[in-house]
Amino acid sequence: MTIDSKDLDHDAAFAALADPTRRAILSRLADGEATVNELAEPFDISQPAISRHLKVLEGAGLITRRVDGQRRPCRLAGGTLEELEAWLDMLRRALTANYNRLDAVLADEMAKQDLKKD
Amino acid sequence: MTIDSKDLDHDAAFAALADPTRRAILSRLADGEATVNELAEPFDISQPAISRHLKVLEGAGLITRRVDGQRRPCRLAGGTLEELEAWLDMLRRALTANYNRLDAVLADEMAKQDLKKD
DNA sequence: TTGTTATATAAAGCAATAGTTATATATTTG
DNA sequence: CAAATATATAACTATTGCTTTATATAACAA
Repeated sequence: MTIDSKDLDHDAAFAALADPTRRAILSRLADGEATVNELAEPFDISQPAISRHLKVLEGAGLITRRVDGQRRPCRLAGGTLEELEAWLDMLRRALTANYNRLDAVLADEMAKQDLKKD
Repeated sequence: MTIDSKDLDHDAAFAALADPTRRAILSRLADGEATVNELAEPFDISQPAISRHLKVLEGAGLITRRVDGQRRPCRLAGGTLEELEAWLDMLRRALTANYNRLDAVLADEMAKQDLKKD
């Protein structure tokens, strides 16, 4: 396998998060379930555009939709969110773990150069 | 102000993370500093393409570059990473905090419907 | 059943993005 | 100084993504 399927999920999820309208939708959903129209209301864009954004968010595993009569209430979804956080956390940990050593080396080199300058 | 400048940063950062090549570069950088050519080597794409990806990552605040002769060693950058994690964490917390209540309500309605069925 | 409401899909336009090749710039090395 | 190395920029193309309007579908209400 060339690309991990998890990685493809990350593709879709991060791409979904790259749009400010979609992040605003997620923020709104943090307060609880909302229907498509409720989600569309604060925005100046058309309802079909919102539907499309929701499809993207659902495809990315960031929300789920249930059926309630003619409504399709949306809610935040768990799994993907945790995976993304875990991935970012891996980077952050690596950063603090691997670069302190490097910083010391670089600082040392700087010091040597300063000495040479004299 | 209509849009928070933080939010624009998130735009750039999440968009940067949406590309698998760029995520692979970040993963590589988790092991420590690397030059442009070192970063380019594992990929089938051209060096200019890598330079462009690095520019995107730098613009997103995810890496920094220093000058070392003709090399431009890249390293992970902190701040943005933590902000993204914090944002995702906000969502995740809201999810567990606000939806348990809702789940109870929904489960309750389900139960009522089951009773009505009789 | 007819009108209305909630949402989805389709078609089309435009802007942004990632890739390419060719070339420029700066640094190192002989 | 000349050749080689490391990286950046430019110009161009192809693809993708967001938006819109128009229309379809499904549920509800009268």
